[in-house]
Amino acid sequence: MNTAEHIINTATLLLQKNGFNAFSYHDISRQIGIKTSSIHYHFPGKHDLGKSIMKNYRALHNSELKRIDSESSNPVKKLQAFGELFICTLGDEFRMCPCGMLTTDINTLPEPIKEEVQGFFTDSEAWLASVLKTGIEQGLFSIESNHNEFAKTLFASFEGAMLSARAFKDKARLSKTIKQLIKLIQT
Amino acid sequence: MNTAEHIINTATLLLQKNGFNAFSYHDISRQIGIKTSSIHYHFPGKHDLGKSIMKNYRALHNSELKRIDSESSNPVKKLQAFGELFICTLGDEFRMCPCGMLTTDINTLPEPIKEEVQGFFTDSEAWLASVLKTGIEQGLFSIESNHNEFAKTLFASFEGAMLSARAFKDKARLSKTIKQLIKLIQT
DNA sequence: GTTATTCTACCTATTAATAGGTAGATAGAA
DNA sequence: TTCTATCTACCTATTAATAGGTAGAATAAC
Repeated sequence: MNTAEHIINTATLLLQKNGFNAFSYHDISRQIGIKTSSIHYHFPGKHDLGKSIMKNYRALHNSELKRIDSESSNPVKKLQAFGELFICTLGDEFRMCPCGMLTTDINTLPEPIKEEVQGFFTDSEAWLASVLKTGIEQGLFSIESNHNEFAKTLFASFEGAMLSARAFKDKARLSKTIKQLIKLIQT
Repeated sequence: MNTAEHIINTATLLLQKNGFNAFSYHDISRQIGIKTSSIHYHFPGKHDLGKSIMKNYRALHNSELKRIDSESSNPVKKLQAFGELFICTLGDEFRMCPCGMLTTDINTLPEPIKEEVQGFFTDSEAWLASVLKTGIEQGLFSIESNHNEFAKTLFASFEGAMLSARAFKDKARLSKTIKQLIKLIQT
């Protein structure tokens, strides 16, 4: 792993745990044994770093979605696997999704980061929408509203459940919500 | 309005817009024309201020729930009114719920604030649970899972939808999710 | 093949700005 | 007089960011 990657990984964790405005170059510097100026060499400003964090995380997330697609074609199992992704992200340290984290900070962020955050939303929503569509066609799901619209609701709910789990340091708050929502739309 | 209230109101808005670690005593001081030291007089530390913000907001929110109870006894209408509360909070400036905002910052906050944040969750969840219970008894709602558990899911989903609306500066993302979820549980 | 040059990846040292916080003076009200 | 609320005038710590320098690898010129 090269230094730039090391910085991104460390910063991603700090973002997930504390938020964008609650970690500093010094925090990263201390953790990986490198001076703050060296971080500036790789990422001139904190906003550059923020954008790189999101770009990287988004790519990782999308490759996970591809993996799920390759492992199963059952819409119900796909939704469960998607939920598992969230549970895995939360982990034992109650890490929030970087995308959700940056959304609260969105007013203090420049346009390039916003675009990346929105991109993360739309990527996931598009994937969920296609899973829902297939599920509806196969008679597995019953949703009165449009599948594209419901995909947004589903994603937002998962993000919210992550937040809730974080507030109580209670993983069940996430897993139960995922189970409930999947159950609710099943025929 | 006295100064302490003025400070709380100003700080609440700043918290809702930018997050706890993204506003300063100076920001408040500038907005209400008072020195930062005067804010320290009313709220010795930022954490004291944070706790007061949540206490105040929680009380306000609970009185809104009482108002809803007094205005209607129909569970569906109550849920809609609850949703309206969220839409109203979001407003035209896409203000996040202070509780959701502090949840992302939770790792950087002391215990007293955490308790207040969790209290906001449990207050709302308990209210939602009782509305759901009545609705189920009246045959208006159909939820396979326990109403207490589903109340948590509902609240988390609303918070998440708020986040999503904020990310896109799109109020419909919140209102549509509220509508969809209420519709989904109706018989 | 050797020399000259440029690039990479870090360093030390410092900056201007801002953070939260404190001590002590002061003016007015109870 | 004493209390309340505010002020002036600081302090210490931290922030993101920059300047300037260096060892060593890679590349180009001769």
